[in-house]
Amino acid sequence: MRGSFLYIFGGIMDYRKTVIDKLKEVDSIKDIDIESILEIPKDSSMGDFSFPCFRLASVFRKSPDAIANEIAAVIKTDLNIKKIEVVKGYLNFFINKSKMMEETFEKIFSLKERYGFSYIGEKKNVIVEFSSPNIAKPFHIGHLCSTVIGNSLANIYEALGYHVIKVNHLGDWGTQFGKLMVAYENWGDDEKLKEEPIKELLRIYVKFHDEAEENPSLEEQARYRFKLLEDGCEKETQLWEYFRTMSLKEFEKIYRRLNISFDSYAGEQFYSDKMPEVISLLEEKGLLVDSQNAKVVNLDDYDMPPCLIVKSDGASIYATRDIAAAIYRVRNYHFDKNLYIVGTPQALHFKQFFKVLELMGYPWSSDCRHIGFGLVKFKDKKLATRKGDVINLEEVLDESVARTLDIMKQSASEVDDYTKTSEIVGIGAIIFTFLKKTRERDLIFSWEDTLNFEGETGPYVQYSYSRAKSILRKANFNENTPYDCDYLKEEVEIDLLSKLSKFGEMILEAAKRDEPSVIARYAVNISQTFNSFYNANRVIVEDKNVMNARLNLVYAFSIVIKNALALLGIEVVEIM
RNA sequence: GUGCCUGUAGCUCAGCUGGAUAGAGCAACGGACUUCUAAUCCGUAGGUCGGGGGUUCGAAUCCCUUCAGGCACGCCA
Repeated sequence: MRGSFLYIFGGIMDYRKTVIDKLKEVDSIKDIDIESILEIPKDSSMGDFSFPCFRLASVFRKSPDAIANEIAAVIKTDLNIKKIEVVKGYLNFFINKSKMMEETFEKIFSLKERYGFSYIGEKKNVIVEFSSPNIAKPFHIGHLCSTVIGNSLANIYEALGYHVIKVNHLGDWGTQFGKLMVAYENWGDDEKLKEEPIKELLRIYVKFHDEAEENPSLEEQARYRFKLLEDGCEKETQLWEYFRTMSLKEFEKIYRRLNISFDSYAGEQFYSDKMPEVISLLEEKGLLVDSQNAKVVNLDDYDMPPCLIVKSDGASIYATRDIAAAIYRVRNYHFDKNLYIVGTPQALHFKQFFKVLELMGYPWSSDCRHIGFGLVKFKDKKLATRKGDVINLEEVLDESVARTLDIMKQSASEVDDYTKTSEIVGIGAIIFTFLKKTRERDLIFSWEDTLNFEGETGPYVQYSYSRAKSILRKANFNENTPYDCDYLKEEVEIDLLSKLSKFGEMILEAAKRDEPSVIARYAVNISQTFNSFYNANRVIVEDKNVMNARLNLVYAFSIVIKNALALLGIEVVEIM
């Protein structure tokens, strides 16, 4: 597997292979698993690759230092490996930087917006199910997590050559629709529903629950109405469509602002007619047992509670719909991976339903994965509005944009379009905040960490990009400007280019861990290096050779940072 | 009660398959704009990696135990 990566990426991976090959030629250690021992040191002053000899000490009955020295004596340097050093039991390899820099430039400039991408996923399908808001309920902050993470993962898989199917598994089915119908007929206001559909639907939904406490028969009515909906009764179906259309209209507004689209909106309702098959399949395999008037799959043998398949009133439930959806997807998309971007609180549900798929005899159950994420908490109390702890997302986005505009107006930049720029930067700041931490950790949201003038934020990365572009503009840079890497002598210059060479590996790691934060952190990291570079070194200088080399470095950076942000679903601005 | 997750600097977080002095960013303090946008940069200070055992040449990382917090445990999704 690794071999094929080398092919595609070149860059640092080629050098790794060279080092491994050299070590393998050493007779005394040829049987050792060199590949797993070889590592990349933390500090570049300790080389580009390091081979710790501690484990060999007991085998050879010699000190690690002595072993390292013996190996070092045998290995010869060459065009790729410039220097080999022995330090405290480590064998440190230094690669030929100017060759590496040359190669990196070539790759970036020839591939441009496809730099870092590869083809390892070619002809493979990945389904990413994400966002999945509930009809008639507010699009809350958890959905935003799912939306932003899912979209980024979709981008990341696409960059690896996979064919990605983005599915919005709408929560458009279930007993809550029975409740809504009862509520709508009793307390609904059509005018308000047209103005602010979600708000009004939520109001009557809450009202229903309040009333139902006094009058339990409402619950029964609701269950009955949902049953009618499932049976396809016309009146109920019409109401359902009405609620769905109105809600989607409002969700679309957010998707448009986030620049996110889907390949499928097949939600729970879509699978409602596919469930009898699921139930008969389960019955055929003898998995379904009666329990308290309901039907379940017993999972005692796997230390899990049973998985409910049919409710006691005969109606469907989410597990059944998820099973139907998975079967539908494998038949229609022949997926290689089927990812569910859903909060970690639902981990058990996914474990159960994947297990049921396995018990049904589907080997592809192991290709289904739950990509969980943590909760969003608020440090800034002001963000959490009253009315039932529901946060209006539009307001969050608007506030971010407004604060961004404020900051922009204070700065000395020559922004031409404040409205457009603040929108991109403000939205980007929110997206970045959601993606920079590892998924499963809870997010503690604060405006300071999101929009701070300084720090690891979206605006910081976008600013770095716009500075780079500004320099290129001032210098009238064009792509034919020649470069000679020998004029990039500064440590920070070499460091920056070396980091740019690792972008492809970052994408691989992000996909391997289903972790967009890998890309977000990388973007911050190269931005920091870039900022150090341009603060310490002028780009536009007298010496044409130095200037051209630096301009190309700035250009290379701008390409990589733009690609990285694109993977996160964040746009760049030329001036900010 | 059972299971899962989290616990790293005052705050928010990195830390890959165990490896060389535990890294950033905020906030604090001190510096850098006649020079490519100072939403930037440079420097200082700040840590018993929750506690305790164990495995190992070597542990934030693996195992056990304990404490603290969170979440989930059939007719909601």
